Amino acid sequence: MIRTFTEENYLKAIFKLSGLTAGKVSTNSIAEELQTKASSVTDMLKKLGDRNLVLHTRYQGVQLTENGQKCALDIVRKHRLWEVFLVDRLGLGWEEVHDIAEQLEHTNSDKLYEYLDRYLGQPRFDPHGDPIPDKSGRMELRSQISLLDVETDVSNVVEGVTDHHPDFLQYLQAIQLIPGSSVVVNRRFSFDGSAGICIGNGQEVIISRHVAANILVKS
Amino acid sequence: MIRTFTEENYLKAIFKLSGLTAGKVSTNSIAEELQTKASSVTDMLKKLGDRNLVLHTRYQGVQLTENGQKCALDIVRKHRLWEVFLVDRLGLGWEEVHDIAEQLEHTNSDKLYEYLDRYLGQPRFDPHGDPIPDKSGRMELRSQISLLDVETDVSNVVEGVTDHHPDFLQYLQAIQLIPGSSVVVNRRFSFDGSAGICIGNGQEVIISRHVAANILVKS
DNA sequence: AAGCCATATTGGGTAAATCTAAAAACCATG
DNA sequence: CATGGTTTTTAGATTTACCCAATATGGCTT
Repeated sequence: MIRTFTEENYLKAIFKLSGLTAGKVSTNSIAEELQTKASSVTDMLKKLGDRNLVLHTRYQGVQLTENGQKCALDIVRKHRLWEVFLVDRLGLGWEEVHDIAEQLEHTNSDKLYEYLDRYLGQPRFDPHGDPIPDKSGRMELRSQISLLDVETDVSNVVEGVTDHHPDFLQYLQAIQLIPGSSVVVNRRFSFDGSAGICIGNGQEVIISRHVAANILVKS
Repeated sequence: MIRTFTEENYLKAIFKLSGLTAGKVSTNSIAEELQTKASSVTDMLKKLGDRNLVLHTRYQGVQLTENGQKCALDIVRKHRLWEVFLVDRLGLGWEEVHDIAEQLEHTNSDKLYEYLDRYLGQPRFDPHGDPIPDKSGRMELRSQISLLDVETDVSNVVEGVTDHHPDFLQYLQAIQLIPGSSVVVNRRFSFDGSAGICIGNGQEVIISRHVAANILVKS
């Protein structure tokens, strides 16, 4: 099953978006995710449909077939393994590895990933806390909630981050609000959704609603 | 300077071929190297010419400009660093890493290669004995001769291999005629160029002319 | 139920990289 | 120096992944 670079990116985008909306994915959302136009997306969906990777009903949205899901998980696996390599082995910052892994993930070779996985100690989570699928696509699911929804005055452990933009991650790094950190929400400001929190044993800091919404802790 | 995947492959091919013939490279040789047709090559040479990466005179062959040389060396550097990683760190066999490195080498990120180079201990040679250019394109040149040309009954140390086909490398691995091995040529058979050699402290084995021609030792 | 609007698709075109087939240039040799 | 053979280039098509503009669809409102 040979897939082009572009096809892989579409599958990955559809996979990501179906996780968010838990259903059919719209043409426009894919176009935005991939920074392209809706008409291009329609073209590609037809092609992926012919290849039995997606189920596309005209005007109704698209979803991955079992086959497509498998391909998408494979790409996600590769991406996340590379992220672990870049951060844990090469020592790059977690905020700068996404774009590099995006290039590396299109490298094909079963044996490469078998060995890379072993070399990295078969990690189950990447540096952002996202689970890494195994060879057959299975991955550990954790029930998580964002800092928007946790109880106040209770200690939580950061497990993951949903926004992966470099700037955002850099900010989190600076205030040490990263996977593994413990965090307590002291109070919320209802007018804009921001919150006062303590990270580790530190002083209280104020985080915006966006930050709170994008930090996941065990629920 | 953004280069496409394909452009990079052309530059690499031209670089490789100019090393062999030490002058202008013919359209047909590039076509053969890249498993494509001469007409496609002509098209691309025109494009690379416009970009100031090659100097192409109609019907006369092509050579890299200084700029093109720099790009080619950069790709070679990336390829060879990945080969070191795959063999030394992941433990893949030297005979199977070429195709994987061929994919990985198109990944761009200055920082990635800076860190990878450091992580690998700034290696100066890849697993096949080929020198790795540094960031500015400089690499260690060694004066080498093939087993076709060495004196008989004198001990030599294998430094490199010129044919990189998996089958060939697998054979060399099997008889342990690999970089670092010591080798003595006992006698030559003039009718077909084959030779009797001893590897390490082993028994005499007979190698074909092709094998002898593709093993390099210090001269 | 009719109209409107956001969303999606079609149709027609472009650019990159390829191909085949035909023409042009080079070169070797009688 | 003409002629044949090889090499290289051109010309014209194809494929993939885009785009824009125009059209179609479905859902929401009134």
